Amino acid sequence: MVGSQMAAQPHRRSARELKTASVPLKADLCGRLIRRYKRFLADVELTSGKIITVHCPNPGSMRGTNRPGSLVRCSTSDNPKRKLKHTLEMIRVGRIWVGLHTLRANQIAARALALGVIPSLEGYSHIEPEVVAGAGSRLDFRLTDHPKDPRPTWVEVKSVTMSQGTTGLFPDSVSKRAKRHLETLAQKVSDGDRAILLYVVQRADCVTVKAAHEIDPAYAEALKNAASLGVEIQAVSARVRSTEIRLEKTLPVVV
DNA sequence: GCTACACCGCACTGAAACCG
DNA sequence: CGGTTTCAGTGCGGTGTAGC
Repeated sequence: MVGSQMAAQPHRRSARELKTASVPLKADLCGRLIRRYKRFLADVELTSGKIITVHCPNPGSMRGTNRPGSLVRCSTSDNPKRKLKHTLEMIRVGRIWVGLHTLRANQIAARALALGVIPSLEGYSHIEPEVVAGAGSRLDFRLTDHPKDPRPTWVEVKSVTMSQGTTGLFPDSVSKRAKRHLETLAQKVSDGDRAILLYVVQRADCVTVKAAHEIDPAYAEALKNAASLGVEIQAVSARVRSTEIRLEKTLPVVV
């Protein structure tokens, strides 16, 4: 089965180019990854030879990207409250940069929603981030005030960094939370709302997205179930550069 | 002694709560 | 009302504990 947007045309696989949406970035500190440890920490050897500890903003296992020796780029924060001045933003995998910062996926999604560049999500004039969606659960966006669709639309963004060939895979480790989000989205559909799971693939070498069944079969099952209940499963890919993350195209999701 | 499970700290963000 | 503080959230990995 293919994501609901594509369900009517399962043979159509070509990605669709999007109008421009980008998030500026200043990842001007270059180096090589020595190791990533303790979930939030990574040691990086700068080109000068100096070794620094940087904040790693990706809480996942970073499977497939957590390779010591790989080129990395970091941004610099002037927040005096931070213990670590630098943030690991991206890692070189093959010929592309892969965005590691999970928050950037939400930022690019927010920009895309605001600009209306994702065809199935344009037309909403009211966008709220981080909206409480029932008991102990928050979803990334709620869209309302659509000229033709009176339903509130809930959007949960997932950052995809792992791939196999040209297929983006999510999650990169067992994720109860991601599964719970799917269940929350399905609940919203049964309440009469519209619900979207939006994968933001922070690498430009993917042409499709699917659940990482081998890593988290329960999540893959929940995804299938959510899609069958009417949750729309969508994906966009972004090209990651040292100066910006730019949305490029929509991708089909294999459910 | 071994395995399985529970708990906690890690650094940061952003929303919520609080206070003047 | 604006500024400040608190807290939930994020999952890995190390440590502690219980049970066999």
